[in-house]
Amino acid sequence: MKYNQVEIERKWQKRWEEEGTYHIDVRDATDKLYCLVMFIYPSAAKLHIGHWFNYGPTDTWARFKKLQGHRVFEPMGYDAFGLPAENAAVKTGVHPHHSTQENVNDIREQLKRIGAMYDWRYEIDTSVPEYYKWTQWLFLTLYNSGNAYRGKAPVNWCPDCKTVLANEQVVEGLCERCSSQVIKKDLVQWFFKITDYADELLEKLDDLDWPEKTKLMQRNWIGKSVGVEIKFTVDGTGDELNVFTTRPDTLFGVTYMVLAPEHPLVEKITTPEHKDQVKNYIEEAGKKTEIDRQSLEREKTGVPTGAYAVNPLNNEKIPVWTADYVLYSYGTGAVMAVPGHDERDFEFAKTFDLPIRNVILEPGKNENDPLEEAYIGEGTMIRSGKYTGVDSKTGIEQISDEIEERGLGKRKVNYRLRDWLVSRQRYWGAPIPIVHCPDCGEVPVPEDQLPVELPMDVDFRPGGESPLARSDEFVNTGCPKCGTAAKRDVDTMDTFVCSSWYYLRFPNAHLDTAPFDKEITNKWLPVDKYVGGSEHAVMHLLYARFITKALRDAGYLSFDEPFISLVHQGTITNQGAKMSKSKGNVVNPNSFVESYGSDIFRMYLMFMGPYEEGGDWSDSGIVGIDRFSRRIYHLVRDNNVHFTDTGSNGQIVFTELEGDARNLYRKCHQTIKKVTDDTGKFHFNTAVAALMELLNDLSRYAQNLQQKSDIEKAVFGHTMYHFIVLLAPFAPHLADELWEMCGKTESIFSKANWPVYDSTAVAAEEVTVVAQINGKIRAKFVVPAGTTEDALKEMALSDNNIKKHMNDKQLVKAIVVKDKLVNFVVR
RNA sequence: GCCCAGAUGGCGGAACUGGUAGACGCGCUAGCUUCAGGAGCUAGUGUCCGCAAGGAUGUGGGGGUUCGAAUCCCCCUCUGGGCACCA
Repeated sequence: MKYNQVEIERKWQKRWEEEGTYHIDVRDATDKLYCLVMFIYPSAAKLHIGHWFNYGPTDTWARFKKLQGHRVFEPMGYDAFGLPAENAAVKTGVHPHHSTQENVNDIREQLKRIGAMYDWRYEIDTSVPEYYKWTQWLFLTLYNSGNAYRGKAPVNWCPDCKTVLANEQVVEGLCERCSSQVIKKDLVQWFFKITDYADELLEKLDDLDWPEKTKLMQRNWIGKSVGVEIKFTVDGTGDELNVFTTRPDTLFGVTYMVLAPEHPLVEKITTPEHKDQVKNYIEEAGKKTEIDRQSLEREKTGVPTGAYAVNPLNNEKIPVWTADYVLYSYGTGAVMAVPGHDERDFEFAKTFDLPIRNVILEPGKNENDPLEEAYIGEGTMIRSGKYTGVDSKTGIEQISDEIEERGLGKRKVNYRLRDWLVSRQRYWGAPIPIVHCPDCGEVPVPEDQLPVELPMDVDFRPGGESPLARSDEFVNTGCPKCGTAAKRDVDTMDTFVCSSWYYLRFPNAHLDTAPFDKEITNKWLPVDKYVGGSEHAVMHLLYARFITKALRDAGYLSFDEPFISLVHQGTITNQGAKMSKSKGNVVNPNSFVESYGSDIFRMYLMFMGPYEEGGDWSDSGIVGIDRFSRRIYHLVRDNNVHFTDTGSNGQIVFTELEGDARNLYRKCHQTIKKVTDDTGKFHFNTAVAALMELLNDLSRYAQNLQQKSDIEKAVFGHTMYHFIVLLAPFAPHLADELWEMCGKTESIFSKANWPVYDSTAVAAEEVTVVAQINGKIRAKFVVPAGTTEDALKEMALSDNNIKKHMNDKQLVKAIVVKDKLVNFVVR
């Protein structure tokens, strides 16, 4: 028999499919383990290395768990709505539905060649009515529980194309297509109230087995800050100006105030002589898109309104400015400026020559030292009336108390997190199931009328606010409540909505009476292991957490968090750089899969480096894994008569073994331990290395196998048996082929075959101990493990090289560490 | 600018809780072998000196703690990733 990996894979993929080896019946959730990879966006580029690196190793982990006896559910599907398909359609004229389905069909075939344990009977596609019907149900559920509302929000608007642009379609403030200046335009859009869950989203992070990095990103994104909202009054008009600050201790250092240009009070309080200037400034600021603002130099801009506000604490009159460095969307949209102790205020004050007052004395500095830059740390309060001399930390509390007591404001918690804007002025998405009735207002489409189908014959080229608005047939409908003529909402949902609940759908992929069966879902979820790229660290993962909580509160789910344990795969680079079309360094997996097969390709990806760090691709490295597989195949083929199906230990007793047999047995069980530990932790690279070591020992042992005794042959067979099982998650096709070669008739994955190591055999029996003089190694000797410290010391002292180095020196100290070293400190 | 992670042979990378640096693989060198072929086997391979024994040196750079540092502390350089005026 000649080794042909590609043929082996074809054979086993066919067998597995015919026998339903990986079929899962979700009604039985005993020992359940839900292992999920982030589903795939079906782009025209198909499967790239990053996908393989996500799916291959995760499947290895899933197989490992299956071999340990878990009922593993590992589904796959398509995140099929989205902008790229729509853009391609605009360019090529091919309908997004057709291009998407075509891509899905190709990708499915490519995915099958990975040979993962996907149970294809649970495949989902977010762009088909059978799925998006329930995305719409989700919208309505949020709507009915008060978690969806309409509000104004700006969009990027291209006045020439007369269309809404995504951030990525705006390049340096200009429209990607026609290069005209993009402006902001306010539209009424739908939001989900994720901010209501800010606290829980923040607190529950502590309980999750997620990378710390990711949790930190979510914490920063939520951006909780504790402070005080303080009421300032406008001098003369008496208008109230609320500001939020985390530093009430700096109140005596306030020298001016700033309102965001969008703040409604700006117009009202501006004095006549400043009207023109302010009006112009607001207009300019309005022209700027968010992207525009980002690409601007950091030079601060702003204009005075002519109005003055009164500091409630010291009754000082301070000028009120408007400047775009203050954001309307955060806090109250207004700030009290403390240039002495805030970097941005400092910069602004310098630019416009506003007074800078030092009110927090930096430890070690003098009260009259000039401030070179804003001092944002803690210190002693100065120039602060009755608070002078108070420690700033204490001052925060005392001033907050005074503000609350005198009714000047109250303590408040602020979040950076904003509500989730889910409206998209796009065609290729799930329509928002709302009807706007002239009499009843906004009316949700009743559940029994779902799905609101996305019409196929729509002109989706740019022009106009939403493509669906151009379909009279779609727009015009009757009000579900009163029956009079009404209009459908013409926006579609953000695709993050589709992916915020798909993990709930998988176990119920084809259920047509509900989005999911409550009982099954509450048994199979949460997802036990979720694996995907860290680019989703915030948005997708935060939205999914929010949706889970919202559905829990609506009475559908009995758990709090969707993903108990999360792993991010690293990035595979090529020549040190991220693979990208523009760099021309993209490695196409297909050619490698075709010549080496899936097992070898995925094993090489795992061997390249730590999974969570990724690695640099090299064409030549894969031959090492190819050789490894070949050597395995030949070894088993030539020695299969010695295979002994000894489940665990069988008749072999470690303590009765000697010499090579004893060593091989020990190595076998050390490898079982290492591969079990490492695979469980996604440390695939070291697990594969351990398998290679074991194979090296096995090959050496096999060289004179014929001359060996029966028990020695049995140890070989025992080790070969375990080797095949340990190999199985890494090279499933090859392992099943070897398994069959050794006389097995059922797939290796049909039973819980994973071994438990023999704990009596894993400890090293001989260790190398080093002898050092002043920390430098001067001798080494191999001794039985556990040799006493005195014996080690004696041994070291009698070593010639050690004697030589001790020679005329004075022994000061001897440090002996059992099984490790002897170190003589001499002088 | 801020935050996070990292830097180990020619290359990818190992290294427990501070205790033999370089496992495993690629590449390279030599030998053997086969019906040259993307083959197989054996041995060697951090660098420098040496026939060898052995010695010196070595984990981005500089300092420190320690009997002993890739690992801990301080400073610096570089690389990758994330966030963008959050009051």
